[in-house]
Order: sequence, then C-alpha cells, then structure tokens
Amino acid sequence: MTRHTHDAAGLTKNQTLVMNALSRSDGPLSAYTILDQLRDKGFRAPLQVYRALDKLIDNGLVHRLESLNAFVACRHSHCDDERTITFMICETCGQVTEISDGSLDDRLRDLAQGAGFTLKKSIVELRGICRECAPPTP
Amino acid sequence: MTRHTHDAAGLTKNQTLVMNALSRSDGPLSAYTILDQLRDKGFRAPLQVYRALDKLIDNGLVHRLESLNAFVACRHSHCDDERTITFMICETCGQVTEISDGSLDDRLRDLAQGAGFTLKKSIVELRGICRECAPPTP
DNA sequence: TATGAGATGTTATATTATTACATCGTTGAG
DNA sequence: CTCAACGATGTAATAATATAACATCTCATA
Repeated sequence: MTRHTHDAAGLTKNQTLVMNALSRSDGPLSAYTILDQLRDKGFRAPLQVYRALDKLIDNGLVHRLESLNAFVACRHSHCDDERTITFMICETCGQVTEISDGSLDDRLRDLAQGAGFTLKKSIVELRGICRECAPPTP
Repeated sequence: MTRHTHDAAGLTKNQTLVMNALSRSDGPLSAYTILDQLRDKGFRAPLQVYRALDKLIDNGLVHRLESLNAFVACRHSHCDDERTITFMICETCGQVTEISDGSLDDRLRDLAQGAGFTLKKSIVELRGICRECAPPTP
C-alpha cells in the first residue's frame, strides 16, 4: 500500500484537502486563497499548499494557469494525457475552460521540431470573454 | 511634438532606458533585474520599471513571458502585428525565440470561435531545450 | 528494530507586483 | 498669457506570490 493515503487516487491528507478545495471551486484559486480556506483544517503555511499543488500537478489532477498565477482542478476526461491543454480564460467571470485539440497539438510539435527544439511542455492560454459574458446577440 | 520624447519611437526617458536594458540583454529580464541595472541612471523604485514596461508592451516593443514573470524585447520584424506570437523558451540557456505562425494563429481563432469565446490575447509558450543545448546528434 | 524515503510543520525570507499620494512639465482652451 | 488638465515621474509603503532551510513524523521494509 502506498503511504498516508486518504482516498482512491492515493493522495495524502494535505493533497486531498487541496484537491477538494479546487474541486469545490468553480474557478481558479490562488495558492493563498487555498491556504485561507484550509486554515481551519490545520493549514498554517504557504508551503503546505505549494507542496500539495506540486504533487497534484505532477499527477495531472491540477493545472497551473501561468497568466493568472493560479490553479484549477483538471476537468478533463483523462483519456488524452500527454496532449497540450488549451485554457480559455474569461476575463469577466473568471471561468476557465479546458480544450484538448489534436491539430493544435500537432502544429506546436511541428513548430518545435522545425526549430530543433525539444518540447517539454506547451502552455496555451487564451484570454478573452466567454459566451455567457459576451453582449447578447441582437 | 509629442511629450517628453527621447528617441525615434516617441518613448519617454524611462521607457527608453528600460527598452535599452532589454535590447542589450540576450535573454529575458525580470522587472527587478532591470531596476538594478538602472539604479545608476536614477531608478529607485519598481514602479518606474513596471510603468515603462506597461507602455512598451502596449506599443508591442516588449513582450511579457507569463511562465517566467519576465520580459523580452521584441525581436520581430513588425510586419505581422496582431498575430499570436509563440515563444520557445530554453530551460537550459534561457534563450527565447519568437515565432509567428499563421496556421497556429488560425487554429486558435477557430477554437475560440467554436466556443463562442471573444479572443483578446493568445499566450503560447513552449518550454524545452533549444538546439544548441540539446545533446549532440551521434 | 533500525533505517530510509517521503510527507509534514514552522519560520524566515526572496521575488514579483500594486496602491496611494505628491510633484513636475507640457499642452491646449479660454 | 494663464491656468486647468493630462501624462509622466518620484517615493514610500504594502500586497501577493513563491522558496529556502531545517526539524520532525510516519510508515514500509530490510
């Protein structure tokens, strides 16, 4: 058995707490927001959050949004793991949508390969206004 | 005449100093690194750097790298202004290469449109190892 | 049981970014 | 010409994000 597990995915106590905080939220959370939400569960220091986030990100359960310095629970069916994920971030409501698109992924790989660049990770974040927040069509 | 200009592009004194610091550098610089480089030119506070950066970014002369919290001078021929720029960031040497690719841009626009998302800005940053830093081909 | 790896707790500090407010220079309306 | 308005600047303080360093704890297993 793996160590200190507290749920089906084999997460530790802190990892589970952080994961639950992100899953409950309908949008991205900053590390410090998570910390505040978990103070009454015994969290004291940012490192407790950052350490859990690191593992969750390694496992693919959480994504980091670089342009927000914030984190979201992965909403994906995890059939397509190694593929680039495109995040659409609404600047009005804060909602984040994940898209996995094969042809985008292919194009990015081709671009990298064409430059002799060994691709480790692709970051794609689209900033704009989501359908719900857009002015209604007349 | 426009205000406080100090060079051909119509930049102010502080904007010119920050621009020059970035142009001299062969890689991205953090705002605080720029601040340190400009202390002997009279810079005292981060805000002097951030304000200049904001304008330079508005003008398209500087790009912000979201995954590094750092800034680079634009190396582009500015023929293609409104297009998505892809940054290839070498995690070994720190060099950053800009690529402007039409088909990538088209794909991102299509993805956004398909979701009813009004696209304001696309962030594409590829992390990996550049050709020069890669192990030599045997 | 001893031990080693990974998880955790805690304090301090580093790094990145913004708020708030005062001043100054130029411009343009009157 | 004067002065109001705007944009750039200067400065201090603080907010927000992230990591370093070190001690302790838990558990699997050798």
